[in-house]
Amino acid sequence: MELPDRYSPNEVEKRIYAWWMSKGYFRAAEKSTKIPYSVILPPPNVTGQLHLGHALNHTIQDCLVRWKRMSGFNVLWMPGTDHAGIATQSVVERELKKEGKNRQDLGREKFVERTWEWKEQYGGRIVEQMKRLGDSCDWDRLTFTLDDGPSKAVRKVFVDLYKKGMIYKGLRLINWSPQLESAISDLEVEYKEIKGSMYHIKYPLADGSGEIEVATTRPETMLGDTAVAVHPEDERYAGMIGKQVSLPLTQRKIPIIADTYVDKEFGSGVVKITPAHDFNDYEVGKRHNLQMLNILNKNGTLNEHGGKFKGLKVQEARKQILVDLEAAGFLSRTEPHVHQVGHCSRTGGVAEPFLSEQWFVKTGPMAANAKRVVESGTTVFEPESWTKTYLHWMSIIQDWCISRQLWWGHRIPAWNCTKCDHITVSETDPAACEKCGGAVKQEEDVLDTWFSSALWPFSTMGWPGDTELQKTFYPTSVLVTGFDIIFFWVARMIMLGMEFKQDVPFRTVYIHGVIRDAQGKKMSKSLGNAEDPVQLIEDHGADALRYTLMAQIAGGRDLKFSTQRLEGYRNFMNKLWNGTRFALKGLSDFEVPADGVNALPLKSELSDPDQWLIYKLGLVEKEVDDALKSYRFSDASNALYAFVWNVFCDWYIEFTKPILAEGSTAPEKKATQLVMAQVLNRIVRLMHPFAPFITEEIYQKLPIRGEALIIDAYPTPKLDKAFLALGSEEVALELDLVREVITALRNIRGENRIKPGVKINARLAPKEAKEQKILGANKGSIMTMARLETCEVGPAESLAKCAVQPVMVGGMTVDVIVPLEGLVDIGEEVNRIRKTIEKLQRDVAGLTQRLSDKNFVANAPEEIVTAGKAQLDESRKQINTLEGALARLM
RNA sequence: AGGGAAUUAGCUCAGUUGGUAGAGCGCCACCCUUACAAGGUGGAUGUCGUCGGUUCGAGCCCGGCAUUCCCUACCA
Repeated sequence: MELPDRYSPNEVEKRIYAWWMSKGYFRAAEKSTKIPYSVILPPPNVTGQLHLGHALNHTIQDCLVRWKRMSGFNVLWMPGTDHAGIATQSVVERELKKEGKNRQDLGREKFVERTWEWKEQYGGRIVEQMKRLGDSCDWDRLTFTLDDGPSKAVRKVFVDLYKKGMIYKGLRLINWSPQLESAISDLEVEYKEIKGSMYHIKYPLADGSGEIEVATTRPETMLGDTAVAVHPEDERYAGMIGKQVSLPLTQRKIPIIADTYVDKEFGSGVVKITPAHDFNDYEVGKRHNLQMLNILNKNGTLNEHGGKFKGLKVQEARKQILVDLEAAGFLSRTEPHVHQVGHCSRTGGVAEPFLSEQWFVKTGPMAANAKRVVESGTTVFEPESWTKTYLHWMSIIQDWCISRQLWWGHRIPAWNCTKCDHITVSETDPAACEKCGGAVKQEEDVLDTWFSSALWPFSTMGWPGDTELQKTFYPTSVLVTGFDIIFFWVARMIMLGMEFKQDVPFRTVYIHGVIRDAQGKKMSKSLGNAEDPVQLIEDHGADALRYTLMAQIAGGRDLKFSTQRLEGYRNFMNKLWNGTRFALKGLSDFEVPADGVNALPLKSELSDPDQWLIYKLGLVEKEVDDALKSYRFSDASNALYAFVWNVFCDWYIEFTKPILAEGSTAPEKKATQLVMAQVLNRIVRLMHPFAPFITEEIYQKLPIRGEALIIDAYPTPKLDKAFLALGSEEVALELDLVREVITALRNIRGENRIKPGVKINARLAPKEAKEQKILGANKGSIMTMARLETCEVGPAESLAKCAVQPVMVGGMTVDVIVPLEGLVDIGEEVNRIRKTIEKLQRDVAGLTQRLSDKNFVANAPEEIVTAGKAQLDESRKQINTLEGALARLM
């Protein structure tokens, strides 16, 4: 079968993917005798576009899933998308803005309707992009976080936790985004360094006996001050504790209190306390029962407590207040100050600590469980180093603020009575207050998006129903994710999984790094350095992109993306393609054996290259098997790269060219054809998880194949035992000697500028009968591959002028000799031999030193010492030979 | 401030149990040798950040230092 000489991924990938889908190969069986293997896809935002981070994350999962599917597991890769409360709501609000409207104009119901419409129209985009990458998810089970199933789970969990007293509503200081007019979680606050000022303000004592100086970066918060604090042991202020201070501008009287929170050494040792707008002050306020004076509106403007500054935004109020303080002589000095300011990670605006009524999940008891299962190894982190980070975070975890003042999301299933103050929390919408029967009104807030995500491992499997799916696939096998959401997501899934399923959600958490650009900068739209994976797939193919990513994943470290590297792996795909193309030519008259993949040649019929190739195949199968089992993706893909390119294409194909040439009647032809067909078959099977498309395409053209590669068996040393037994380490070593001899001849040619067209004569001088025999058996290959006119195997003769290169492999030695009469400029060869001698002399010097060290000889393992001695011996002999050759040349 | 990681060829990085360093890209030379120029053959390049320790032997183990990065927490 003829194939084009360039592989063009585009058409192939789309066709193959559609075919896989039509055959239902991605489907998981609810019940099966096979061992289950399950992975839940971290659901991307419906608003999202596939970026390289997804590509990395998904490629890892798809590789694992395909590997396990081929290894005979019943595989479920559960796909889904996330409603992404803030992100999605923002997108729709932006659309409305273009129409000159806002969400309030539409009202809640219409707005949510409109958002659903948006989701239906655009929410499938990222799913289509995932398919381009080759994701073999069980698409029939694609779930959206707002679907009925997950929504029921959300309600059930909320109600249960509420009834257990683990969800409560309370007035708390939380992080607030004035842009969103919503609470955000602590984890959604990003601290940025801001160059601001430190303002020193004089607070006069109320009794007129003096003044006290405070320092602040946020002077406007003085409107919410309800105390001034000093350290209890600070002698400077001992007499003032208990007195009152008259707050500048408003003359409000507030007390001076003592609290150890204050650092005597810092600044003036006096701190203004604003419990409603600072987390530390909030704690102080609670300890001292201070009034919590909230000076802000939801939109970040000052409220009625702002007095004359009411209605101003924080920044404007700050300016005004400073002007007034200055004018009134309260501002003693201002100095530049760099400090960290919390920003809303969603909008980029400044986040404000804000006192408000919110819903919380009590995390203490669940966190204890979630710590325990990781400490005991029920769930393990890979790489292991993340365990520490996880445990540390779990030990300082705060209660989780789960309410958001948004419209898009799971509305909190709590109803406030209009008559009494009872809250009815229920899985189904209640008609009336469960206590007094009065009319009820549902909470306006929705739940944090991560609340539904935390239930994802079981809510996607039909929970709270008692489904087969859960029995088969929960706990899942592995979760693959970036470290940035260990706390947002991983920890919460473990907590809620333990609480509601009494079991961990996954056995292993595989944490990968993030993708950076070639310079090591984080990729982001705003930096303009984000590569679009879909475009990369269009240009170079999904297989090349996947391979580029896999080849660089090592130990959870970040990886740098470069198109140069991508092109390299694109070339590799082409290499595989062409290698196959050529191999198939040699198999045109191959008689496909009836027992297909189990057909074995007789060992006695195998050539040295055959046995060498099969031996190397065994090594790569073991390496890939080991590497995949321990998530060493780069090791696996690099081993395959080297095998395909350097072993199969560079040598085996070259060795077998004469045998498989058109019209060849070589006696070993049949055996070689069978080996070629079997190895090709195994190459694509081994490579399939890394490069699924091209391998399936090739597989379908192979003489030995099954129905589909995606469901064929994954080769392992165990599975391939009978075939691999045909390989031989000893023969492999012998063939390595042959390869080295060929390389030496090529080296002599190259260094001496012998034109490729010129055929040369060579004499190969073996050390012993063993080498003699090997060279004799492979003389034909040597002559072809080194382009020799004549080749004599026998003892070195004293030829007048010749190039000499000793070759050593596994204790075997051959001197490669090429007479140079009339061929070249002798000077080149003199230099070449001198360089070789120098290198050997360095070796000899090093070895001599070591071997003369009594301690080394006494302590080093015997095999190291004997090997060293043999090496020394051999190197000395070679120096002799070379010096002889050199003398004749001079 | 605390915790973690990194430092190996010009660039990007491998190097799993300690035995005198590897890949890809780039570079140099030669080559359209009928699978592949997205290719072939050959070649050059490293006191493995630094100082010390353990050891017969250290890129690898231990400690100090330097530089860089990340995470967590932040003093008004």
